[in-house]
Amino acid sequence: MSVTRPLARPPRGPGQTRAQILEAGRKLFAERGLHGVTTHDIAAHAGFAAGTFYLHFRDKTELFRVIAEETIELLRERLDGATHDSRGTRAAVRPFTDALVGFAEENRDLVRILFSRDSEAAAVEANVLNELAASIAENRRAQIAAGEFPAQLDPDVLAQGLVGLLARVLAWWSEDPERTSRAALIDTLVHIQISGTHPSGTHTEE
Amino acid sequence: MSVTRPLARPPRGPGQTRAQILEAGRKLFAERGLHGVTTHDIAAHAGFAAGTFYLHFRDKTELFRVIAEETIELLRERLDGATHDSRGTRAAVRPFTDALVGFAEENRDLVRILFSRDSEAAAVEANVLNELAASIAENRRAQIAAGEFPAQLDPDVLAQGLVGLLARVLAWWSEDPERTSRAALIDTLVHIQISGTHPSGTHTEE
Amino acid sequence: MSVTRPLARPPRGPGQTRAQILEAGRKLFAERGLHGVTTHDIAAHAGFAAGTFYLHFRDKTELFRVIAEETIELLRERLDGATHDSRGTRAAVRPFTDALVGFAEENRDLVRILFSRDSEAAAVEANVLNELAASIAENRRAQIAAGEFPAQLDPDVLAQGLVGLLARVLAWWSEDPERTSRAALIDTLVHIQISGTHPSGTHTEE
Amino acid sequence: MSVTRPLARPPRGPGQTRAQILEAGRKLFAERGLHGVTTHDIAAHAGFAAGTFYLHFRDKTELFRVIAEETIELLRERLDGATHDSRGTRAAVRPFTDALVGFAEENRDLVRILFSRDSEAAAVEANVLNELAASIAENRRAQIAAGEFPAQLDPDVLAQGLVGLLARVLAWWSEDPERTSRAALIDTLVHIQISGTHPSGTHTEE
DNA sequence: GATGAATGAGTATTCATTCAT
DNA sequence: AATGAATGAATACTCATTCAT
Repeated sequence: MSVTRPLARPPRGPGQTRAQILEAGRKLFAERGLHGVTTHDIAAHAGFAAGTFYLHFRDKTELFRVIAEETIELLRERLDGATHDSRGTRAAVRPFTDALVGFAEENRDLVRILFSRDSEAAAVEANVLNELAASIAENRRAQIAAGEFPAQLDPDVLAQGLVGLLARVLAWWSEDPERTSRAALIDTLVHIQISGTHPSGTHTEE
Repeated sequence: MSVTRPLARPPRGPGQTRAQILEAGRKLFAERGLHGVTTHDIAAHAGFAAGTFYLHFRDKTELFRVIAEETIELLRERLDGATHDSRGTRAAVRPFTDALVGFAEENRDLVRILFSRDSEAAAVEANVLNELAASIAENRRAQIAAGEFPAQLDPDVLAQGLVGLLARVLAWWSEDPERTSRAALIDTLVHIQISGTHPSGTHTEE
Repeated sequence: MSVTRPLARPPRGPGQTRAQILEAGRKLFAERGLHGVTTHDIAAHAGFAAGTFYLHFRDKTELFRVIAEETIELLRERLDGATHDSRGTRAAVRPFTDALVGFAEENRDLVRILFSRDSEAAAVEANVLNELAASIAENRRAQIAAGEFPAQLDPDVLAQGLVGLLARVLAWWSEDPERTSRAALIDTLVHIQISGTHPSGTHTEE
Repeated sequence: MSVTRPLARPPRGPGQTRAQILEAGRKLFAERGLHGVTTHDIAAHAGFAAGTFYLHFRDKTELFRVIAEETIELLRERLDGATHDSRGTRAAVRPFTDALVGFAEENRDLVRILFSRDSEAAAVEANVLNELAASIAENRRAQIAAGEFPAQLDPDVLAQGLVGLLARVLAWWSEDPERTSRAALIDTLVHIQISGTHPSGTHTEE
């Protein structure tokens, strides 16, 4: 008696449910943070009953962690791809920034999750920003050792600062990309990085 | 011999209880965020029973707001005092940074509360950082209008970036001030600000 | 061997839980009033855990309202059925009274809830008695206009009085139906209504 | 240095505090019922601190009981004074009703407290209405024994009904005395009592 | 796999009552 | 007598998590 009933519900297939829960999680966590969302919300938003959530994730925290890790990986690949042959050099600044902004543009929700300093979230994820900062600091240290960078500047401060700067600007921009043009955004970020954190930084970039 | 009353109460005096609750709030909010703390925790930490909390604050949110506002005010006074005669100029950078670091040094808990981007907290306070950014952006716009600053840089991006940078560095340093010396911290922050966000920034600061 | 689950659950069926909570609510509200009962009490009495209550009702007030409305509807149908063709006439008095007493007999708990003048309850329900009084007053007014009823009597006073009379008697009787026989109850109520509130009331009813 | 400070606060003298608390209690209980009022409210309304309440009354319930008992006594005296020489006779109906309405007129708050069927209140006070009903029922029984009243009518039903009628009408009228004139109110009540609950009741009252 | 009713520990909040001052 | 800060038991309501179907 029942006919194929093409419900609004997305397709069910292997991995589909998990994917839909992940999708709902990304959206809701970005909007309301780890706490502002219940597992019921997520399941319902994904089109499933409450219990289904637990068939795919141990708990809410695990979902968050998975999303965070996926995102970190995604970002890392993107950045590595953009700067593979010039890591840490001045020439890498623009491609790096470009990749970062591109990522933010395409993954607005993820940016908000990743760059939040939600106290809960922080406890859950081994913060991306810390990793990024560590890698930047390492580069600086190498440059200082090689005499390419003023030794009196603290590489960790520089790295934390840079990371804080990028995170806040991207989170701010992701909230409303109308706030400034992509080009102006990138130019400004590149300028700051070059002049502020690269040796003998001047405004003439290339 | 049996004591019905809980404990020898902490010292009484006018406003003591409120002050103790505020103190406990600052500490616990800094450690665990708005949600990570219960009103019971706060009251107990202050040495009082649960109900006492509500004699002094309408609810948890109000306590948070009061702490945030107090802190903002404290910081504002400090920064204003340090830069009264040179706001927005290059000469103001070092005193401004010095005051900021001094504040962070003396109020480690407050810095963590203030500079958190806790999604809950954000809903409560009109984030300090936004205010700071707005004031910085305004300065930049004035400089651009006066031809003292490259027009192709976006003042909002610059301001958001600066604020993100300072907040993250201070929060990072407040977690463990052993991470770098006060002097190196200030020098590095001054360098970045001067070269990155002031006209014709070079490394020769003074 | 140890049972984590609380108890063998009561019989399941569609709507069973809700029905059991309603049942418990009727009983407990009748006994102790809206405030004298906690949601825990109700859930426990129905054989469920505290949280289950909230799966079926928004809050205690909603349960009360639902019970009150159900009851009003039940009573209204009963009274309408009994007097359909003779509303407001003298001939309607006995069937009306009979239906009312029958209702009270079969729904002792509901009667106590409905006819309570609990200050809280009053805030919740648009009191049945007020409705009943309004409808009675309207009938009187029509009779007065038609010259069938002494104009010097106030229809609202009459209506409020009648309603107060019936409510109190039924509540009193419902507490313990042994207090008087059904027949004596009805005869007495009919007598009062006929003689007191109908034109040229005498003791010879039929 | 301090001068006589004629505060809005009422006079303090022996018995004054207690009297003021009683006064506040009458007003607030009438407005919001036993539960709707806190001891803080009452004390504050009377112009005292919270603790003072307990210097004069054991607890909230006792205050309520005292008010209820005072009121019952007041009413009893009034009714007795009005009908001293004609209790239970037809001639007593008008003076009785007149006294009752007079009491309601002068003590609107008390009427609302007394005639409420608040489930809490009922538990506290030995309801006045029950006493009144008992005394009325007794009269009826005497009349029946003397052959002055139709034996087939149940005296308790009559008494409960009468009491319910009077209570509801008075509570209704006390809420807003503009609803009907004093004269119409009394005439209507007298009519109902005479015709409905007195032997051979007709409309010719005197 | 999916369901969704049920669980029950957790938390904010209220308020009658006490007692040191 | 009066004060009013403090108490802490009581209670409504939420939500992560489980499990029989």
